[in-house]
Amino acid sequence: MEIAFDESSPQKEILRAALKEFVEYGQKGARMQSIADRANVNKALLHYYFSNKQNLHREVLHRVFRMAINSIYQSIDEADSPENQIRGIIRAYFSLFRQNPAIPRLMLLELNANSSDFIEAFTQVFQADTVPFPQKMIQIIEDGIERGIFRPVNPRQALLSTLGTVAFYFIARPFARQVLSIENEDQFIEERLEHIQDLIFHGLIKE
Amino acid sequence: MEIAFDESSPQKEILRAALKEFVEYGQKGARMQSIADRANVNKALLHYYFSNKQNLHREVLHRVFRMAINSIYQSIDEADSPENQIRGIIRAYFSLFRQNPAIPRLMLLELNANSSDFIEAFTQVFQADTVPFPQKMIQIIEDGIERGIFRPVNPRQALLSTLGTVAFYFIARPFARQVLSIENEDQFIEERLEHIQDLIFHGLIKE
DNA sequence: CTCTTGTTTAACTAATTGGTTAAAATATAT
DNA sequence: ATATATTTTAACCAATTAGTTAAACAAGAG
Repeated sequence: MEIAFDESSPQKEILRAALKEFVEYGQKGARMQSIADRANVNKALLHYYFSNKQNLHREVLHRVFRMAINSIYQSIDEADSPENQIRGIIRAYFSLFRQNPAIPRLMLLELNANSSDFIEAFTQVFQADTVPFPQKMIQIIEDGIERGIFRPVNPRQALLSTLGTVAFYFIARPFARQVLSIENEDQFIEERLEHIQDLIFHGLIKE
Repeated sequence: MEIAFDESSPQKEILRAALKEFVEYGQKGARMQSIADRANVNKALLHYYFSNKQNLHREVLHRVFRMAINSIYQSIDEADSPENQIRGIIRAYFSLFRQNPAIPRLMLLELNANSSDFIEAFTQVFQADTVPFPQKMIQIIEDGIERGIFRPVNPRQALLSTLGTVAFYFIARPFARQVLSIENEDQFIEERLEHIQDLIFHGLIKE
């Protein structure tokens, strides 16, 4: 399943094509003609709908990040135990990245380029709620430590390690496929989620 | 400390400048004039030494990856226990990325772009030894499992999780700095290495 | 000092690129 | 059927870009 540009229209086709192009080449390296080719439309249509390259880029960032944060927030059940909430977040992120591998790649690409569009999109989408998502997860980890469920780890470090472990496979997927000679990728990915839950919780859970 | 272009000459300045430009914008998005500006040389000099943009890009990839793998191989002491070998690898990678944050970023950028230059550089550098590095690390993990030191984890998954945890901070550094409100980064980085060793080994060590 | 080699530069060329435009085609409303 | 609005296109323009070149400069050898 792809990014939720679920209607088929020239505008959606352009956004879908632009996402692919920006993920591969960044804003500067992306070519408008190449986006038009991928979307099977005339290049002028890109300008008709989005005015210019930067606007198109911004629109793609906003849509991608909004979708990302929406699905993560929906995964948190505050009535559940800290352990289960963390497990739920891991599952939600993993599922999101599995279905939309472009998301972590685009985010990191934009981080590399120090894109002001990224900062803007990030601020608007990821910190729109009263408690931004990363703070929410830190609170869950702190709560787990207080209750004696988790070992007294550094919550910010634990957040980084958890997110990094989840994201890394999808970020480094071509590298991983070649280096590890993965033959059945669907099976490998199922095993990956199991392994992450196992490793993270052996690393966090107080025994 | 930077990438080991340790001499100061126009050629080294160009390579250093090119690395920065390619890390930010990729090969297509990088500008030769911008590289020349960063290196404080005339643009024609880039072509004088490296012929064209693609050659310059290749040269940068080769040098970066060669340096990366050299320092990792030097960190492995086969006479040591599997646990200490893994600890050594973690330390070596962490130290390498700390000193050269461009390395993980460049690798992931090239992965995104499906660069044939990357595949070539990767093949030449990372798999030049009789036992390529990833296989070496898998062997160490398997050995640890056989000796009863490690839990019976999936070695390939464990390799991904270990490398991912180490690399992620440096890949996502601007994101992490903003999201986690890091004030004293040197201290945070010291804590990060401790945390990684702690988390990974609570996750791997059989108790 | 002179000659040769290597380095560096300003100016240039040709191709590429983002963006524009007027006209044609299509869709919609009456 | 006609008029209007929207969408789409081929062709175009100006700016940008990679790469080239002849000449000037610097370094080295004899």
